[in-house]
Amino acid sequence: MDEKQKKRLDARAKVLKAMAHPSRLLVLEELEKQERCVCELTEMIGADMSTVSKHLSVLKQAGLVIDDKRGNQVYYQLRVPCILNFFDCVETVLQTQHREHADTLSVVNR
Amino acid sequence: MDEKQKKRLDARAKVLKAMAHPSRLLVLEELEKQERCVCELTEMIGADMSTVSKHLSVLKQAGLVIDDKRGNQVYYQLRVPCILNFFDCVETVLQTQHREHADTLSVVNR
DNA sequence: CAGCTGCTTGGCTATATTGCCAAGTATGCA
DNA sequence: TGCATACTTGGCAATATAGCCAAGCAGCTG
Repeated sequence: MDEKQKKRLDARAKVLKAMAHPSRLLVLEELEKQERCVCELTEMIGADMSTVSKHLSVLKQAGLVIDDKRGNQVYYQLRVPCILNFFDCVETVLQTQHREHADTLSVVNR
Repeated sequence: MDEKQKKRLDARAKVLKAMAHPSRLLVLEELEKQERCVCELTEMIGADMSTVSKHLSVLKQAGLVIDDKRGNQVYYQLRVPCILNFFDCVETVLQTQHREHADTLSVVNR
């Protein structure tokens, strides 16, 4: 693994890591529909606002969302909408998983 | 966030989490080209074989790869090839990120 | 200016992840 | 049977992540 490849993989892993949390996925899905302020997202997630703020900071650092302060509130929106197309594929993983495990069992029983 | 939604998001986050490591991304990319045994992947990654074995276990648990023991060796292959299509999008995030940061700066300077 | 709301940041603890070494298991071969 | 190779697992230390509370900051509003 050379230096250039390592950098590329690190960068990609960073984006995936930012996405890899249920609360942050919820944020991404909601922002796909429409922009939202922190207080709305906080209510949806049902955690402390400081926690949600930190999640949003992670998404922002990863380049997935942008924020926009309007008066008292901060609105977040998706920066790269294609992110969510991916989940059709993730869903494929999840939906076929059960069958595969069955296969594995049948292999064991052969 | 109701129970059903939480389960769905947890499941998706788990898959993303499994992908969110540079070594595991390298594995996924290599397996997209062809199946590989643990020793080959270990050499590519350049870590201890026990470390690589644990990475592979994570990918397997997430339903991303399957393993196949042949004699002395264990071959791994991708279970869901579409996973890697996603990276075109991740790449978009990464490539446009720099410009966005410049924008952010210009906002600050306004 | 005082106080409220919306948000971020610091600090902390609990928990999870990573990676190495050492030890264990399974297969192949002399 | 004994030894080598390929791999997995346990255990450990270092590091990272998550979530809460408390404190701070910025922008409204009285």
